[in-house]
Amino acid sequence: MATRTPRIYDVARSARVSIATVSRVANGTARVDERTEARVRRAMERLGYRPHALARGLATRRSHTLGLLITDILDPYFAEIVRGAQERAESAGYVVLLGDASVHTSAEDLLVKRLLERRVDGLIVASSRTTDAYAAQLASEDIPVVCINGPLGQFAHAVQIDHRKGARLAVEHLASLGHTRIAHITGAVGVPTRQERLAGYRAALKDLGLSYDPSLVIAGVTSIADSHDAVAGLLGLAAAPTAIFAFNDRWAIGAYAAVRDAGLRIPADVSVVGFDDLEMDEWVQPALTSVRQPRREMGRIAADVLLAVLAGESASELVVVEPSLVIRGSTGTRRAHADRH
Amino acid sequence: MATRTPRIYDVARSARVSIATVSRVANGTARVDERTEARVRRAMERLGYRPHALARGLATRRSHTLGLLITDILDPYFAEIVRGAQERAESAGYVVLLGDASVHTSAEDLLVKRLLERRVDGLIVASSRTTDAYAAQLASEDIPVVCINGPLGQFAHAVQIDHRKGARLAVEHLASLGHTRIAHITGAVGVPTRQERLAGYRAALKDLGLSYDPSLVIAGVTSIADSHDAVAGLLGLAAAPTAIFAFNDRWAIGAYAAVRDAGLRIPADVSVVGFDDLEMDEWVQPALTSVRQPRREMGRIAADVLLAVLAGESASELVVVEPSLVIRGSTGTRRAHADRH
DNA sequence: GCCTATCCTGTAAGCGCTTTCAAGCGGCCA
DNA sequence: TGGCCGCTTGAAAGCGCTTACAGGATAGGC
Repeated sequence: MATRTPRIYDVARSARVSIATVSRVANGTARVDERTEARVRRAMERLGYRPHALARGLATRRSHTLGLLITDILDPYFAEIVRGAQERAESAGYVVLLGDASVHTSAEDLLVKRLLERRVDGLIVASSRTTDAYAAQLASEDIPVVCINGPLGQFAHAVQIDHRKGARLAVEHLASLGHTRIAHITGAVGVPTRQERLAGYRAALKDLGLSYDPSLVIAGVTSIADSHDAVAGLLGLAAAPTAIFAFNDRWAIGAYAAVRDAGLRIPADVSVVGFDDLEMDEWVQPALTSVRQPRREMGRIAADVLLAVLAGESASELVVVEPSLVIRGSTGTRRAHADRH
Repeated sequence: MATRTPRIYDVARSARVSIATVSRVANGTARVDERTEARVRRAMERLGYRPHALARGLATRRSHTLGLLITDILDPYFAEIVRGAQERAESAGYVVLLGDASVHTSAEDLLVKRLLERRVDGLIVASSRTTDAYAAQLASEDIPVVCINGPLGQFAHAVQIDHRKGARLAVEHLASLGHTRIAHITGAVGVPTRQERLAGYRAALKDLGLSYDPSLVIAGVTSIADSHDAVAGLLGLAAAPTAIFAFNDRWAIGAYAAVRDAGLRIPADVSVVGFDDLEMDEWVQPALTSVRQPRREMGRIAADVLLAVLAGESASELVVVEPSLVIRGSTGTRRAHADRH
């Protein structure tokens, strides 16, 4: 017999109670006589009852769904944020609906539209392309939004790593190894965290008494290949850098290739520091020194804040997370003859 | 004025029509006088109307949501499948709800329960832990299911890579380079594709006239570290292998470390072939030769099949996808003195 | 033995949408 | 002028659930 999946009505009839009572035991929202409850539970069991989340959501005006806006699930940086958010959400009975910007040819606002139609209860914005204007638009929606590593001061709630401090850790480490000409490959124009890391880089140089050389700062890099080209250019400079601090680990990998192409070695001739601490850092040769972001933790915190707001609790407006430096084989002391020209 | 987000009712009143008419223009399900339609569209625009997907789903009995069951979003293998499925789903106005088994401490069936409660219209099962019993349970649900690289013959619809052929490509490549003692690090016990690849490995050896040596086949590997240990053991053998075919690229990376630890070099002393063709393969040193799975394509096909079934069209029961070999620096000709003992 | 407080349970009104059904309205032909 | 037809539109009944609200028991107090 091909019986349809049972509804609350079927359970009610089978247990000889009203649907209201079934609802009450399913949700534990009110006292029910324990003998009745047992009967209902047996009926639910027997029929294999599964509450209809859509109907429930319609009635309660809560979808128990969180929207998560990312740039690219293939990028491990975002994948870990997703993981963290999912873990937290799941423990609260919520589900995460992913909005992956790279899936669409169209703009992100279509994505947001999709999520909002789905009636997500809250939104986590982790996209690295989040502009101020976009932020303003999002903030005007009437659901809580928390932003990860986005533009500062645009959202009611935000989770940020201390970018300046991260950059400082990298520069200080390189300086401690004797490097004085430290290049920086910045993030793509428009990525909000770019300015912060650049500021940290400059501040650290200044505090260390090192001069800031604009020709050692490369902007406009948007891919590994870009980074490769940029670093190739740097290495051809009369006053070439002996160390490179890359905006992220992927740019650092581009630098690896350029250094190899130039017939130089890491770290003997050039030291390289990345940002993010991806899994692959351990497997590249030499292993990559990198500023670690606790990405999973950040995803978890973001979900946490969102859930708190949804529960009507007050939540912190800004959570700042600490970076740390993971030192591996790509950084070493500057050798005297590293000044090749 | 803090007006709530508008409902279909608000649009109807604003356009001076009934909600039925609004519904008709929103969905294009019936003829509407073009002047009326223009009025309704203006009203929708003006109010910023967004149809309530939950209510719509309740009324139509279609959530326009696809469930996707994976083992771990941090694993690029799955991430690409997700991407492919999302791309296809999105183009059809569907949304993908991710069930990530690694998020839960509990069993996968809780995950499936969550997805089913959410009333997904169909399910893609890509989890590598899909056992036969589990498959049977899933198949008994009354929604269409398509399985990616799962146990054969258990699901109504399946997308498979030709594992045997993939393994054969790897072995033939190594043999063509002069290798005769080719080890195989198999997948974890319980992973359904494991047997297939092992069978392909054996068949290829046989066809090439090479003997099958059980001591060169390592089972029970479940992590990179495991693989490292296993390969370390192999290299200590009196008749050590000169080539290693790993179940996947991660195991191959474990092999890299073991080879280095043994003071040997890739590919001079030992050649290594992986399976999957992950992005990192290009960045490890030497770049890893690997059997490529078109993962994104597979995700896309799976979604495609599902959507076809949902549309009432007939869909193929089994789609077999072709592997290919991507030759990089980790494989080379066997040197005479590679017989070290 | 009557009245009130306490439990438990059922009735019914939505939540926001789709969809059937019927009705209104010109226009056409006879 | 009457009747029929096709086109457009509205009324209303759900979809499966939650949640006031009210009512029927039962128990306790006097």
